[in-house]
Amino acid sequence: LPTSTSPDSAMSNEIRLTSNSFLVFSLLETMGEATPYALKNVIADWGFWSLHHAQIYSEPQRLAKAGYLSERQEEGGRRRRYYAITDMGRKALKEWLGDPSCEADELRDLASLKLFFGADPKPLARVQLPARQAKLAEYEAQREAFDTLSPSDYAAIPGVALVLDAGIRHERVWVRFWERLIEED
Amino acid sequence: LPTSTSPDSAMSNEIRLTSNSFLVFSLLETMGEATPYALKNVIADWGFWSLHHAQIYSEPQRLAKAGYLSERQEEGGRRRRYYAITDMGRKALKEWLGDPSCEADELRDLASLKLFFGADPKPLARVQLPARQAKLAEYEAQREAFDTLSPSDYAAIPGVALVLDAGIRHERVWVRFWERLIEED
DNA sequence: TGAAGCATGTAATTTGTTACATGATTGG
DNA sequence: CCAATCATGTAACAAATTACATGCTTCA
Repeated sequence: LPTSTSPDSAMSNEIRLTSNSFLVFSLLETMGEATPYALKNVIADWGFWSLHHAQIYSEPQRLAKAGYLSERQEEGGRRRRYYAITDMGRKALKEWLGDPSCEADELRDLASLKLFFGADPKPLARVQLPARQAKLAEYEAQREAFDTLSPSDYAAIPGVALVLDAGIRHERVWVRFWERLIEED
Repeated sequence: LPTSTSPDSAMSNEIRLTSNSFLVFSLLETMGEATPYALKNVIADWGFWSLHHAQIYSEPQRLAKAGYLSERQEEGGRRRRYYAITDMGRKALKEWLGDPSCEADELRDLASLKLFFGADPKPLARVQLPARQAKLAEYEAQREAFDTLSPSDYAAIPGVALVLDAGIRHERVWVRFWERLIEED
């Protein structure tokens, strides 16, 4: 006799969890239930990690289908979708945060790739310098804002300050780099 | 009467040129005719920009179909494919190098994303620090090697030194960053 | 009250990545 | 002469990007 039918009615096909998945987990962990649009707005403020519009909608769907998020849709109106992290998601997030191994990133900067291949430095520098200065200013402003936050704010965790500091130092390197190329003759 | 048949026998459908395309163009411009495998080996030495194996084979094919490269295949043996840049490709490369506008990249570092979301800094630092130190050492070695090269070497163009210097400065920032996190208590 | 723009989503296309597959070469 | 590894490529899949589509709000 056959054994009882396997319960593959379950929602969770295995899926691969990417950095985007953990991004969503982390945000939902601190924000509670949220719409993709709300996630998008938080991410948009950062400047050191982004996610495309279309992915902000598709990634939570994917995660929900696999059981890492719960999904609830409004009945009337715009039928917005609200997502929240489940215990399964929380567990995955915790593991990821607890695992210290991850690839160190490449530089992968387009402007310096052009430089590498012989582009004329000055025109490049004249475009890159103000862009980098603007980014630096933005990070510095965020850093100051952080220092005046109440600790209950979602972002008021020590890692935030650390990462902003790292961002600031990197932008300073770029600013000096392009400045020097402009000055030279 | 109908006009003469339009010559859509031509090879070139329009394709989008990406940073990978220009990478291939630049390499072929200096290396002359080369196989994907040869390109791969040059890129592998760098550490600041990479291309996956599979793309190193597919990208030149794509570019050749559109007319930016010429393609020649060995008759016997492995039937290697050799590519070379055409005038059309050279023109596209020149335009790209001449255009100083390009997006400034994000930090997009996985380890600091974890930090941002509250991961414990020390275990992260203990993994990241040696990785960054190794990369720094590698860049510095390359930089020294560069200084002793003959100017006829394919890589002996000023941009190379500039980009290595940029890489070195960035890695130093990371090294100090993670060092400090280890020292703290 | 209708135009502008914000909010919300899906579809199509292109890229990137992993996994597989197999032909040559070389050193033991 | 055979095992290891280098060299070469394809197929299947996953992710990112662009383009499209349309419902709500708000303010002139």
